[in-house]
Amino acid sequence: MQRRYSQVIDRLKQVGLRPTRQRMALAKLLFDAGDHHFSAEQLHSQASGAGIRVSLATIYNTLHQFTKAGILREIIVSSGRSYFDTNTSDHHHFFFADSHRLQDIDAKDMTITKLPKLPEGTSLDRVDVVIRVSENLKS
Amino acid sequence: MQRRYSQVIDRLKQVGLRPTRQRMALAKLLFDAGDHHFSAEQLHSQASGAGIRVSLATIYNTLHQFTKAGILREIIVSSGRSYFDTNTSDHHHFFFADSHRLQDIDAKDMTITKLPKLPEGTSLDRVDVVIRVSENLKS
DNA sequence: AAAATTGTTTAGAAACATTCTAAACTGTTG
DNA sequence: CAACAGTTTAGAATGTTTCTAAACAATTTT
Repeated sequence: MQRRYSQVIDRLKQVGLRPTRQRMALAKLLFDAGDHHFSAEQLHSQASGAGIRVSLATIYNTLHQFTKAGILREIIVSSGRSYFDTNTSDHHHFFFADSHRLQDIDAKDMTITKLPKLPEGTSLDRVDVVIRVSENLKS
Repeated sequence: MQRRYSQVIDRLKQVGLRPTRQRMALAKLLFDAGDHHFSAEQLHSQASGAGIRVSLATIYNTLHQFTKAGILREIIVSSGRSYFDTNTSDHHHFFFADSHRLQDIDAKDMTITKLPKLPEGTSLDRVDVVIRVSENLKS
C-alpha cells in the first residue's frame, strides 16, 4: 500500500509540495486517471466517494497549488465555475455550450499562423483557444 | 430630448425588445460611447453616476437580453466575473492578468489557418481566442 | 382614452462558487 | 521526540449572479 504512493510522493516533492495525506490522495485520484477535466466540486465528490475525507477548502488550496506548480491547468470557459485539466501540454478546447462539457484539441490539429504584437511592456503567459459548439437537436 | 433617443429606440425595436426607460438609458450609455469592455457592476455604477436609477437585477436582465439579441457580446476570461463587449464584430482579446483589463485584437491581426474538425453532431458557435499577458515589472 | 393584457422592473432574499479565519493538526528537522 | 513551519479544517464571510412575487409601464383592445 505504501509503495503505490511513491510516484505521487516524488512528483509532489519535485514541485516543492509536502506530500501530505490529502495532497497524495488527490494527486493519485487526478493523475492515475489519465487526462480529464473537472471542477472543484466534482473532485470533492469523487474524493468523498473514494473514502477520502478532505474539506472543500483543501480542494481549492490544492487545486491552486497544483496549478501554480504546473501539474494542473485551469481552463476558463464559463464564468461562475472553474474547470481544471490534468493535461498540461500545449492544447486547446472544445466547449459544449449545452452540457458544459470540455474536449481537448491537440495542438497539432490547430494552427495559428499570425499572432498580434504583444502590448508594450507585457510578456506572453498563454494563448487560450476555446471553440464553442452547440449540440444539434435530433430530428 | 426625445429625438436623441430615436436611434436607440429603433435599434431596440429591430432586435425585438421593448424600448423601456431603463433599456433606452442603458443602450444609450453603452452604444454612444464607442467600443469598450465592462462588467455588470461597472455599468451599474456608471448608470448611477449618470443619474439613471436602475436595479442590479435589471442590469443583468438587460445585459443578457442584449447579448442574446446580438448587440452585445460576453467575454469569458475569468471565473467569478463576467465581462461584456460593445464590439460584436469578429475579434479576439488580450487579457492583462494583473489588472484584469481587456484589449481588442482585430481579426486581421491574427490568423488561424487550421481548425480542427468539429465533434460529431455539433455546430460552431464561436471561436474565442484569449491571449493572456503579464505586465512587466519596472526595473 | 380607459381597460385589459402582457412584458418589465424592483428590492430583497436566495443561490452558488470561492476565499478567509484562526484554531487544531501533521510532516519535517535537528 | 521536541520544536517549528506548513497544512487542514469547519464555518463564516465575500462577491457575483439569479430568483421571487409584487408593483409598474408599455402596448393592444375595446
